Amino acid sequence: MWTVLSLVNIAGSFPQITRSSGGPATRIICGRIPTLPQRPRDPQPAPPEALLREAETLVWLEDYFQLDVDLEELYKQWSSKDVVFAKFQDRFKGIRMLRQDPWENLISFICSSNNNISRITKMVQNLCKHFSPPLLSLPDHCNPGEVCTYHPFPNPSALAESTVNATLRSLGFGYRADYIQRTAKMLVDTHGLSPLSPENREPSEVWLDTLRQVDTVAAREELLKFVGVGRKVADCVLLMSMDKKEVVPVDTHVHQIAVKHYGLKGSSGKTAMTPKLYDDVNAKLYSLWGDYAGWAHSVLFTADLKIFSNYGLAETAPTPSPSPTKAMAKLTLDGQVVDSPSPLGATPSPSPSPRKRKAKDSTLNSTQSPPRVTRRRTNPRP
DNA sequence: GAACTACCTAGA
DNA sequence: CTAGGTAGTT
Repeated sequence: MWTVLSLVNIAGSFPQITRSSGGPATRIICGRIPTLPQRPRDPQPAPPEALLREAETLVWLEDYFQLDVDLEELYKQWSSKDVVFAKFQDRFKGIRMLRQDPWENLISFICSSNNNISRITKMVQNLCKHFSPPLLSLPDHCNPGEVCTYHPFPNPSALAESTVNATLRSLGFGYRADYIQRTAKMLVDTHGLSPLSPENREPSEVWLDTLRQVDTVAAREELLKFVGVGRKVADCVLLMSMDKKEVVPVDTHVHQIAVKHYGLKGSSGKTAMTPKLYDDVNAKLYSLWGDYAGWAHSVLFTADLKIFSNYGLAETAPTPSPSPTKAMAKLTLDGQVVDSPSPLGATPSPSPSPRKRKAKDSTLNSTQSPPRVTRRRTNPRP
């Protein structure tokens, strides 16, 4: 348990802790998590309250890592239907989708457009640091002797104020500053900012959670109404926060994968990601992997990342590229989660968007534990 | 509709 | 010039 907790923490080992310690780029994890390590029994029986907290923590972890999903079985199915996947399955085991907070994930992915992972990570950290009060400080495991202060992810109302735009600009958010402020304002205007839920969440956040109970097409239509949210960003949120496991966000990586391994047209050069191409890539991958296509895509997405180019390959000679350890350290910096010895880590995806409102869908059919840091998630999966 | 183009910024 | 796109115009 403790091992897992600190792992979760490392995922968000930034000066802030986001409610789900994620953000774009955090979606996978390693295969050992399913078997939660047994914590040695304390010599003296733990007080009831401590046991309760531990039980709560376990519930949270099972939800966040979606441990009810039998990943090994899925790998078998994907491998039987797709020889390409079969080829990667052993090197990239245990990659599973995280169930991230909708509001936090939405804003994080708005930051992702036309951007790179390391900058996105810094932007999200800044968002927490500048728009949300510190929650607690803990020893920084990355820098012994230092202390790390954590901030939760800000509420919608904190980002809805008109002054936020300029502030974000000054923080280097570029044109995304406007998208974030306007999207936050849209939510607050539509769903209000009070009363707060028991978990200290605003009504608009809770409303976003309810999209988990809405079908994919309808939920996507809602997400596309926000500024800065196109097809790709919407699909990422659907897959990583709305339980829409069949959705395959098509970004540059995914497109390249489709071209390289699945014979999709896409001239070697930089092909513009048109809505048509998005749908083609999407349809192809969905037909290949089926109902959990979104989960399968993240495995190949991970395999496609540069830092993993040599991952899992015979550690023979002095490998010029990063060793698994280095690769994972890098990943951690990027806000991704990885377990030690055996693999993993991965992340989400970019691409074009059909005109807003169209919403047509030709596509698939498609802390450390002591001090509890993250705010509790509310609605469990249906 | 399909096809351009502008958009912030940090890093190679 | 690219990196985990989107909005606005032709």
